[in-house]
Amino acid sequence: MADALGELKRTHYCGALREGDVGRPVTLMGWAATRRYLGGVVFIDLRDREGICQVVARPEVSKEAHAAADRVRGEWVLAVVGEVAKRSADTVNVKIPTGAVEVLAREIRVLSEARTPPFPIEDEITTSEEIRLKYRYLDLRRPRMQRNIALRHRVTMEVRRYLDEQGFYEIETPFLTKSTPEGARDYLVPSRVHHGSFYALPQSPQIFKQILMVAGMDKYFQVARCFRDEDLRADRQPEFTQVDIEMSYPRVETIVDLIEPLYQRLVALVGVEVRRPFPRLTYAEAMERYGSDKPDLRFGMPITDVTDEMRTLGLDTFPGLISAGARARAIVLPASGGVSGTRLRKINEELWLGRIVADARASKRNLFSLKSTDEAVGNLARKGARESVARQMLDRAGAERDDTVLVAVDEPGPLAMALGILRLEMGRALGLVDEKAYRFVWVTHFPLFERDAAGHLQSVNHPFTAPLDEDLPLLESDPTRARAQAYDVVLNGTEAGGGSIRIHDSGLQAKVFRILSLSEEETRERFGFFIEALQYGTPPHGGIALGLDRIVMILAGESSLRDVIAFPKTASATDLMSGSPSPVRDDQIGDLGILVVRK
RNA sequence: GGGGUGGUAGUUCAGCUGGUUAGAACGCCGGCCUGUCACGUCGGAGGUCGCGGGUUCGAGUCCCGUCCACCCCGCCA
Repeated sequence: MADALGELKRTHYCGALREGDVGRPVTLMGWAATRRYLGGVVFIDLRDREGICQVVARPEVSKEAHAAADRVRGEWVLAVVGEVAKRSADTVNVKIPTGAVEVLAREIRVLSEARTPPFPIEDEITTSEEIRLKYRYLDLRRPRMQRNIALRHRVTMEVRRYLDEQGFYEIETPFLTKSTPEGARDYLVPSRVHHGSFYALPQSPQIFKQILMVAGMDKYFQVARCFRDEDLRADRQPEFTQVDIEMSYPRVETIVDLIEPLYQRLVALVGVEVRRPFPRLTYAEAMERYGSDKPDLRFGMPITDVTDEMRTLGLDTFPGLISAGARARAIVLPASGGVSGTRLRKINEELWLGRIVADARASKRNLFSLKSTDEAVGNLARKGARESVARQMLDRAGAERDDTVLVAVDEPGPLAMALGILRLEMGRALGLVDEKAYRFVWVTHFPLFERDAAGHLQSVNHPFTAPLDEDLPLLESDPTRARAQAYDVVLNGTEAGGGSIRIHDSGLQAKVFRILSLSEEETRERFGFFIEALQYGTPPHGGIALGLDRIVMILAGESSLRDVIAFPKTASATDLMSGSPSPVRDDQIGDLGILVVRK
């Protein structure tokens, strides 16, 4: 039977006790992490949010406390009344912050007994995520998860503090809303009152935040939950949190100057200093040099163009490909990496034979490598290549002696993507990635539109993104070349945030809808209220959304979003603890005017 | 939608080319132990081999289907 809490009041956190507390009477509450029974004396490690401290129960101090301690099992909840005592020099535990002291128990109350947990409540566990998620309340008790959640709290609070200092209002927007133009599938909520009509959960508060600018709120932010019904990944959850920000009268520089200090402060929470300004790359530069619109700048290994060299090298296959529109680009594998030829070949084959770049239509035929040695160049010359061009290529790629230059030949799009992946894989394989670094970079000048598989123009970001002023003429003549006043913040190869200056002119907005082949009728149905709002005096405005889960994940050093979200979903969007989603009663479905089709 | 890996005790795993009673470690339960902190030590309990079907004298093992978890592609900022 459990004891009542009664008149007891906690005086300290277990993890907070230090030598300075010696002699103090304390009352602790917490979980029994471990129990060590030595016949006479019993040790209990008592754990709470702040840490662990050792409780000693001796029969000569209190017979009752000793008997209670004897009965205690793992994860029982205890109240311990006692006194902080200094440990003798030979019994100090240097592994824990409270290791210099212990609490002599005068009274131990069992507030709650506990079933044996399915896995130990400690940091280094091998338990499957399936079990961890099912017993999430136990998983969250582990110190590491407690740290992650605490860090998330501090990040969120720092965001609020900073944006408040900058004069932003925190404003909530609805969850039950209308489908927004983000392009992902919506989570839908059927209306009971209006059969056949549905709310959509917001993919982001995009339209609402713009309307708040029309409404004169001037500076808005929100720690906003967003919902997207798409397939998941380690860094993608069906519901996730964005720090959503919008302001009136900004230029791109205004947003940059707002966001960089914020990231500085967030990174400072884990004791890291990053310098401003963050480097910048245009989208075109990022694709050209890193093969990605979210380049990982924790290592070098830039991509270089060696098309001219490959064309004139004098080998058979490549000139044909190149005159057909392909380019040749290279990365350099440093000799210091010490990667064997076999290893290299294996990584290449995995990469190129469909595993990763299936879309790139690449094959071994499109690959070429050359070691930067006289011997390798000589061998190549014997096969008919022009030696001077080979040397020029090594030079152009930036190869030092004994480095290996890896050249791929393909059309620019697939080539950039494939080399980007290759660069990442090689960087990792060669251990070039500085795991402790925080490398921010802005990527700007994104294209405004792209063509989908069917060849239709689509917004790269969303249809409210403003074009660059200088590219306005391109909207009519060559829309895919028009660039946007859009920007992403990239951190260590992860997209940490993105935004744009918006269109505030309803005429320009209408033109963009026309380019996207949205009929006036469709536009009116989907965004009519928004277009109307724009006609009532819209200040120029723009903003950004920062992925809160991702920044916390990176700051916490975790590799899965699930480790920084208290109650995350599995890769198939289920909650293993509560068992959602789940069937509902027929009458609930009936109320909604919905017919369920069973497969 | 596609590909990959995995599913055997509470947990993590082993279990070969099908063949006696399915094992180990940790955890759990009991005994002993007054300075442990991964306590030690002696003993014990614990199994729908994910689920359904099939092949076979015989299936944890082979075949088919299905479910679940994780990773990746598509998709998604």
